[in-house]
Amino acid sequence: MIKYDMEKKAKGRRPGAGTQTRETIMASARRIFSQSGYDRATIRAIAEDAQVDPSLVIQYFESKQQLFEQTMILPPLALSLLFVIQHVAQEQWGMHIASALSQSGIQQDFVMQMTGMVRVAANDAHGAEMMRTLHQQYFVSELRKSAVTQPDLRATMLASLVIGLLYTGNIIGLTGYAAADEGTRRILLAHVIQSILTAPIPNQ
Amino acid sequence: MIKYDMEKKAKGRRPGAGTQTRETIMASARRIFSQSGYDRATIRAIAEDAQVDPSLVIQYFESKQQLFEQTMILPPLALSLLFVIQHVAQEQWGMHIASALSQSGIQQDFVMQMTGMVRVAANDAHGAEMMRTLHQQYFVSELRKSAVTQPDLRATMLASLVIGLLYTGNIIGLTGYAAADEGTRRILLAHVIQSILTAPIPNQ
DNA sequence: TATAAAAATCAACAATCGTTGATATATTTT
DNA sequence: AAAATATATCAACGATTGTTGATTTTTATA
Repeated sequence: MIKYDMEKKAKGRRPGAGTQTRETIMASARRIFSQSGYDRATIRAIAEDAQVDPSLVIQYFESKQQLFEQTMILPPLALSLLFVIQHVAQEQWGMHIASALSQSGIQQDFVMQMTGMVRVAANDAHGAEMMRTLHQQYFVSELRKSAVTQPDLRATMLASLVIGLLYTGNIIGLTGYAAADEGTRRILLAHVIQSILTAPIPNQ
Repeated sequence: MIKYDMEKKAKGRRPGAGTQTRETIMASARRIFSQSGYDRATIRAIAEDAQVDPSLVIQYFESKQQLFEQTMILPPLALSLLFVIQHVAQEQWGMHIASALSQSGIQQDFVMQMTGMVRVAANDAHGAEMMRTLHQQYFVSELRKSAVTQPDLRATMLASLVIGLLYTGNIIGLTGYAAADEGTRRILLAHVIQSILTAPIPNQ
């Protein structure tokens, strides 16, 4: 099913140079998917955003599902829990992680795309599976390597807080968090994360 | 547009006694909406679940949107933040609230419906507005009546945690929280809620 | 029983969506 | 210039959805 015969090199006649169309479509797809979720993001809307014919989108990506999968892959989180936990004094874990999460200036795209994933996974089983994988990679497995007790529970609690903040702030539009000044915000967030990671849980 | 003439009492001929059909449909709608969100909950699926013709659903509720609005109204949360904060020692706020939230045995329906709302609001602006209203009623306005500092910020943080736990546990299916035994779970949750409500935030 | 009205069913419409096949345009090689 | 191939457009199909109007069935009253 190879469209172009690659076996005999440079024999046939070569077509036009590559275009940026694919990347344009992917950028539009990221936007629309993130804003509208999977169901309400129509291929027609994505195509219009990219100023392209809808059928061209399918020609490039085969199907809406594959477009989503190839487009909404998240870049690695610029935050290693394991690094913080192993290289920072325990009393400052919360502050370090809160600071890293607060640097959303650079992470604008990341936040947009992550919010989009939260939107999608709310209604799509495949998106939910992607979220589970991310959680396992960046939260659970890293916390397990550390000496923290109840790593699975704490990892899930941390993920819940982060996802919840994305949800309340960017999806349902609660203003309480964004309205506070960044310093105040970070201090409270640091305290909460600190208690998630280090609150004593007696053996039973 | 009154279908039956109520002015002259008992003159016309009265039809069949009331049926339970409306309630049956509403129960099915709650189930399907909660499981599938708004978009993927089709009227046909709801009608099939209620063993009823799809058009009958519209006959009762006019439209899918009105069916959703009349069906997915949440019962009041069995938890008054204000009561806890005013009648319980500050050191035990977290434990009391965590205990109230953990009594999910009775609240099965509530959790299901609330999870459904989280699903819907992720993609539907109208659902998001309903969530904002709930948050204002049960979290923000109650916390404002208390003496806690930064009530809006703390209310949003608390809502984020609760919503995040519903999301990770019931929507994307993370096991870390449910897998821990209830005692362990409640202890950590209590600590985290405690820090959300009482962590010191210095004036600036 | 006859009848009026509610309760429920049936068939179909109009809109939207993902997707497809045919066709046109553009670009590079021979 | 001609051929070959990539790039893009166009029109339309099939499926699904919310919704509607006509019609049938059921039930209580006169």
